[in-house]
Amino acid sequence: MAADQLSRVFSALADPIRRDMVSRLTVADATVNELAEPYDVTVQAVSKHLKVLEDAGVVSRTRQAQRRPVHLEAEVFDLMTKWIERYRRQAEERYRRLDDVLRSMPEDMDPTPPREEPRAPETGAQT
Amino acid sequence: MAADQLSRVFSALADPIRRDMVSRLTVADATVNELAEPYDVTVQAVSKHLKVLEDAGVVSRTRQAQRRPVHLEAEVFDLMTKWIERYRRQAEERYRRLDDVLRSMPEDMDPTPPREEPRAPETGAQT
DNA sequence: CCTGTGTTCAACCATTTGGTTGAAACACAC
DNA sequence: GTGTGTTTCAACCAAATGGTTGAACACAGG
Repeated sequence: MAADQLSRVFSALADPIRRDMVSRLTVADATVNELAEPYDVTVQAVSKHLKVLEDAGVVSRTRQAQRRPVHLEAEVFDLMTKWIERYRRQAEERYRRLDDVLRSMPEDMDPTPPREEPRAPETGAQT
Repeated sequence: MAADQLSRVFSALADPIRRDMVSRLTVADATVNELAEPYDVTVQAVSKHLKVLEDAGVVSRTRQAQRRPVHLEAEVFDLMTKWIERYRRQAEERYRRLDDVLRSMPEDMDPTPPREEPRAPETGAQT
């Protein structure tokens, strides 16, 4: 799908089974069979899920005899956190600016919606 | 289309266009047409993207005459951050513990990895 | 009323996804 | 070698996704 890693990571974590596998991998590395055990799907399906996680860089696999232990690569979390935090901070700052605007707005103002302005239309809508 | 919100949020942000729209919405609310302008897809496609973001709770829309301004709901970022940080912290702590284990492990040890019973009521030979 | 603007709905299409079964490949033990 | 356990490959399927076009809806302003 989307070529960039961030898209692949988000996409990989959009599946509850895959998120659960990640959560279990924070406790310990595990093999495909071990990972598959709790779920009501075939081992092949889990193998596919792991491929998705691996392609996204969320996990890596090493070889150990006939087993292929799956290991969590925690760094990708930073990638997501960076994206999220960046825009959250922007959004929060924007709300701060919006507060200022609202505070300085007279009550009897013309109700014409201020278009093009970086400001919420405010028809008594959401918080 | 997993039912839970976290899945929907991750899935919604797995698309580059949708992430870009979110990033632009941190600057200011915008209408569908405004949002569609930079992309090489039809307005209808953007409308669909917005529905995905709205169903995930990432944005909300109010009615304003015939326009439907799109507003970013920054709280969902917390949802993701919580999930991510939780497991990242677990993973980091695990690595710390693993270091201890490795330090105290004799060379001639059985190569079976020390596993800590993640959650499944395992019958396997796990420590 | 009619027209124009903004948005969504409906039908359709191609591709991807998440699952299945069955066979194959791999690494070891005997 | 033969077998046994672990993982993947291949083919297939149903459903979801992301896109299109065309029609419909909602409202503002002649």
